[in-house]
Amino acid sequence: MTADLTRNQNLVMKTLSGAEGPLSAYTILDRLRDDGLRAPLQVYRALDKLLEMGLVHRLESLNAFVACAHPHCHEQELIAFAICDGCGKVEEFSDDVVKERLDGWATSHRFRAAKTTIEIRGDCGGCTDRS
Amino acid sequence: MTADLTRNQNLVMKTLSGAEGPLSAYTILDRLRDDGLRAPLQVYRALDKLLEMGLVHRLESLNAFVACAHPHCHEQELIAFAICDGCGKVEEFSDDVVKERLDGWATSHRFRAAKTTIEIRGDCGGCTDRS
DNA sequence: CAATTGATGTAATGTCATAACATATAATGC
DNA sequence: GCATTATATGTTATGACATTACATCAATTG
Ligand SMILES: [Zn+2]
Ligand SMILES: [Zn+2]
Ligand SMILES: [Zn+2]
Ligand SMILES: [Zn+2]
Repeated sequence: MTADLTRNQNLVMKTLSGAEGPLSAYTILDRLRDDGLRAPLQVYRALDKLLEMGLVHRLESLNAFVACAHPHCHEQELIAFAICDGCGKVEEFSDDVVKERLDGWATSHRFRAAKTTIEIRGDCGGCTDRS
Repeated sequence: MTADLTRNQNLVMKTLSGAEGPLSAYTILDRLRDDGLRAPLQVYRALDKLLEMGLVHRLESLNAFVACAHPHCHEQELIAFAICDGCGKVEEFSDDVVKERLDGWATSHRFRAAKTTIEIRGDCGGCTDRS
């Protein structure tokens, strides 16, 4: 797996894949100090490529990054995230009706959408139970 | 209008209302230097209150703030933003079907949503014409 | 009037991201 | 082979966004 990635891309990818939730670029950097990474740009450059490839998502409301949960079918676009503020876990899902509605709005307003962000912040069931 | 706001809140609100598009907190600060504001915190504190009151929205994908376009009905609606990367203009809209679908997902996954972000980045009709 | 609450002022710090420049490596075309 | 181009990398410095900590001031309240 991930055989076509460069060294730094591979390091960042493995860090995100092994993480329990989203990580900031600087947290990724800290976890890769022992592997020789020294500067933020090394992480950001790798993240840029991984984002292009669809292997990683950026969570705008968190300024953090997460490994894609469904790396196979990342072509359907319009991915939504449910982010638990309690435990930090992220659920990734998509909804064709939501996509249809937003596409419809864009079309009727002559807006050419390039990227759509949908992020739901709140508490997951487990965290609601515990609180 | 905005009679119940404090001095700093009023300054920030007027700056955002008079702006052609979203502004960062530091840009707001720069525009209020002559009014006596000196530190970022003065702006951020005002913004926090304005966000609470629903007079201002934060655009997560931009790290910027914009005056609410419909300050009357900012109640239970799910607000979406279309942000033009060309001219910076922001359109604010809501869609009950989108809200239903996301609420449905949350309910079926026992996720208690606190705040939902929907932001569409792209190009508006005018900018598409010009390019 | 003492106590509480909320707003303000200021300095310092923390967190996230990119610019600019140098070097290295790999593929491409002649 | 060898110049050309493209891509990846390493490093330093800087820019952009946001909060912590502490002090002060004014309005409210019991
Ligand atoms: Zn994904
Ligand atoms: Zn949780
Ligand atoms: Zn609004
Ligand atoms: Zn535009």
